[in-house]
Amino acid sequence: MSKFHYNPHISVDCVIFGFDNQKINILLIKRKQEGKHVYALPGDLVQKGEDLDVAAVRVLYELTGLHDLYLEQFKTFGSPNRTTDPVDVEWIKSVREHPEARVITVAYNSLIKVQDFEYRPSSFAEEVLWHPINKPQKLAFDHNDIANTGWAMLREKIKRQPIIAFSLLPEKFTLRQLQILYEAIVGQEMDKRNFRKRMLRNKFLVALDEKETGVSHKPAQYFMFNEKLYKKDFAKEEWFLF
Amino acid sequence: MSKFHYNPHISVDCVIFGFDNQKINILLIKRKQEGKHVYALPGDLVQKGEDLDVAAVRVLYELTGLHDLYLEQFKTFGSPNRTTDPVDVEWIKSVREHPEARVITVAYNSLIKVQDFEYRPSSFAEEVLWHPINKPQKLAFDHNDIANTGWAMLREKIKRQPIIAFSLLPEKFTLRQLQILYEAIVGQEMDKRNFRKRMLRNKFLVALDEKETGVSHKPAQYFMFNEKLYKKDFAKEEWFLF
DNA sequence: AAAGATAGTGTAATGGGTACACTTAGCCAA
DNA sequence: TTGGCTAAGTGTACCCATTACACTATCTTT
Repeated sequence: MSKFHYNPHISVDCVIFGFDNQKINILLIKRKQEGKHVYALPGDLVQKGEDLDVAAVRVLYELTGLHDLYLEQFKTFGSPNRTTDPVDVEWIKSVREHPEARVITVAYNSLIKVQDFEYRPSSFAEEVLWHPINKPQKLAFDHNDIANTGWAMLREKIKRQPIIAFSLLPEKFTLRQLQILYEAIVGQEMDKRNFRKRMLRNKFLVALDEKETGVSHKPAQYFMFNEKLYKKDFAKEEWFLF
Repeated sequence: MSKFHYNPHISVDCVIFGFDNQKINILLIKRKQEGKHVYALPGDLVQKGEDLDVAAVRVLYELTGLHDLYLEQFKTFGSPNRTTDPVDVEWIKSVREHPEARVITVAYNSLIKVQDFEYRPSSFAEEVLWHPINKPQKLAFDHNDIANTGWAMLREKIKRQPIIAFSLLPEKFTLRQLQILYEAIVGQEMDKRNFRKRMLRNKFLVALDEKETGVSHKPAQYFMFNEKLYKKDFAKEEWFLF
């Protein structure tokens, strides 16, 4: 192997989660190879002089059309044999100038509304799709590992910064909508009354003088999320260990 | 710039925290340059075909003599201008084959007992030292950013996995020792009675039939940490968001 | 024997977590 | 118009954790 290949290639992979008002999904790319479908995370090489965060945004846009979202780096995967599966190797040979090079990938995650992703199938060569996170799906390379780590890290982050969750709801939302979201993230159902009690203690939830209309049951009140009040509440970081 | 430099160099940096039975310190390397002292984190380039985690362990050993400790990756720093400070550039020129190359660094952290680090000044060219984390110290490159991030991430990790803290205490320890450690990590003093109450609820703290000896005050009872009971306690992961 | 140093102990007030079942409001269909 | 469906909305009692706070006990040293 020549000296040229001493330095590994650097890539970015994006683990994008989408809430569809019922459950959490992950954004995948599907390509056809030898008549079989192969699923993978959107990812590609970082360019010369390109910042990692910038590369992640660019790659995600080029592969899926998604833009204007904050990507958070969560881990770098650099095992020397992470790209040695025969199926993966074959694909790399078809697209990379130096297929034999080692690739270290910096992984990013994010959480968005599914409806904010306008799918434009004509623009891209490969199919882009949402896959429910609670239905297992084998992915290329070490992407299962990356995706699972990305989900775990995202949940930890939401614990510390719940504000993230509110970006998934419409500006006005009912407590039921909030509870569905909460349960989708936690992966566990909870008691309605206790959930309301907990949420209504949070002053950053502002009740509006407005109700649902056109629903075939008692209409629910709308609430809004007040960011200023939220920041006041969470300024006092609590500090408990074990 | 030649094609050769298309791929960035990859390095690892180690943010090692050490508990000296009183406070938390960070492990730094001090080098002399133009009559001034420059402080930096231990770090160096990853070798060809070398796993990232393996590289971190090797680099740390080569620069400080530290071995047999678990290093956890916490973030990758890849800003294109993270190595452009003139003082830093000069030093890079003196040690790197390709000083103009961009360097992306994968950062690792760990937490150990200061006493476990046997300092052998004869073995290494540069001085290695422990620096208290609550006394600011300017570091080379973006190492202040890396170190601060490393400390924040470590505290978050201890919140989720308190077991890490117990590795810093002797096998038998008093509740006072545990409290000093706890306060050093949290950075805040706490009430002795409330601390004891909280800790003694944890069944994984086992009281021994043994007391301190040779102290000029009422001798304290010794305790041990029981890993099995700990794992039972933390198996039931609690799930609260906001 | 007295001084010092740290260990070790209890209570009352407050607030959060949990478990649990019925009434209300609007829509729709018969 | 009435009855049935659906989800909204509400209250209580028990337990347990958190917090604030001050004195006695035990051992060593002088």
